[in-house]
Amino acid sequence: MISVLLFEDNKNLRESLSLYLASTDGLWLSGAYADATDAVKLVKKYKPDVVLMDIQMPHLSGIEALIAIKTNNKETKVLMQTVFEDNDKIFAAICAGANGYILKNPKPETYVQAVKDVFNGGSHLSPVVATKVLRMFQNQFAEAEKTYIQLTKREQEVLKCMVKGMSYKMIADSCDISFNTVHSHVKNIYEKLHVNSASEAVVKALEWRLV
Amino acid sequence: MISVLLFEDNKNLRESLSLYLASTDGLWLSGAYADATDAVKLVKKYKPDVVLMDIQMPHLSGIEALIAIKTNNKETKVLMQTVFEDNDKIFAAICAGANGYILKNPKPETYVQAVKDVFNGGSHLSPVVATKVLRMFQNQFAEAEKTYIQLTKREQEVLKCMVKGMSYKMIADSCDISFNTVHSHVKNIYEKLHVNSASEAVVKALEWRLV
DNA sequence: CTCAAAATCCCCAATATTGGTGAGAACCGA
DNA sequence: TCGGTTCTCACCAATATTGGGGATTTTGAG
Repeated sequence: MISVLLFEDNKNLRESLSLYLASTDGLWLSGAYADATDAVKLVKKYKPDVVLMDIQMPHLSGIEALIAIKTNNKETKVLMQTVFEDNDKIFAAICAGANGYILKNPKPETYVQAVKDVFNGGSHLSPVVATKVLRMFQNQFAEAEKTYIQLTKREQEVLKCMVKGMSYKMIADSCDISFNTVHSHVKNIYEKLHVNSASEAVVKALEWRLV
Repeated sequence: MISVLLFEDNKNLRESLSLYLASTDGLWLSGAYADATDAVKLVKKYKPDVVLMDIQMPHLSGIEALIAIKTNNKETKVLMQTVFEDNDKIFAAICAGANGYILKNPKPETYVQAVKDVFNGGSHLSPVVATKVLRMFQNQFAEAEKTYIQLTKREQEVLKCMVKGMSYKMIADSCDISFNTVHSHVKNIYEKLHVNSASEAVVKALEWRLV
């Protein structure tokens, strides 16, 4: 049973959505509110699994409510919904830790699927939103045409340890291999990344998301 | 009618998926191949609306095929599918312009929905993948809850050099100070960041945007 | 099976880093 | 002017890293 708390200022949508969610098997609607001002209090009271939050709200905006909820109750999943496809809002919501972002949709099944997705630890993005996110992503990172680098499993493991700042000895211990083997892997990693120090390797690992 | 071209080396999955896609209303399967080597040629020949591409392929990897297709045929939608959830592969695929990324799924409806989403100009991400993408996004842009660390100007300068992978000697040269002074600054930096190696300092510098 | 890649381990030697202590000069705000 | 911080430099010693050779075993795909 997934408990849901709904914030939506549009009376019509709030009521019809409430009706639909409440009557869906596997969902339990803890409450539906037109104002997010008391969102944190309500979350504390009902401890919902998923909060469905409209971005446009009269007093406290959905983003502000999201931040407030995440600050006080990090594990509560928050699913943002909106009619607008505003890049700024999407960006803000993601940075604030939203677990999903859906556009208001005529098909109520979409809401249910999204709620289930985030409840199960995933994230749900509407296709349009996903496109925008991917585009933002590309704009940010695609400039450097990073050659695709193929590290072996062990090499990735070792590199991961290096990112954590571990020494050869600690890595050997952690991976349950000898010091000399770590040495070998490191040498191979350096060759593949075209670097010659741990710091450089770590930077490339982070930049290129190799770990 | 959405025409689909499938690349999947696993015979079983390829055939069952072919059957399902071909028998779905609104979809037309142009072809199904076990090898992406001729992907560009095949795309040119069939002009599919959507290419469903497995990441793991024998000769030409899915990522390489994706890049090749996008280079020659920018408007063709490419939907990546994989069993792995590797960050680097997801990252590479997105940067190469993938229109969607789905994990291999027991439910064939998922494939159809994804194909429709990307055909309609959206993007489709599996919940697990969406989570990873959002997390990468947050790591990049969101304010880390950094304890406020006050590095002096010189320390910042030295740390910057360290992020570039420079050695003490090179830093001394670059900052026009002696090797020993660099050493002093490094020691102070380590104390302030509570680390004891260059790698760790570099990671914190990047995470906390100290440079 | 066979072959190549991956993973494992070893040796040696040159450098680099780290940690400790100490100390003079320069700068800046009270 | 006083005191604190920053910046500068030095010396010593213990460790760690890097780069160069190997070599053997395991694994996995064809």
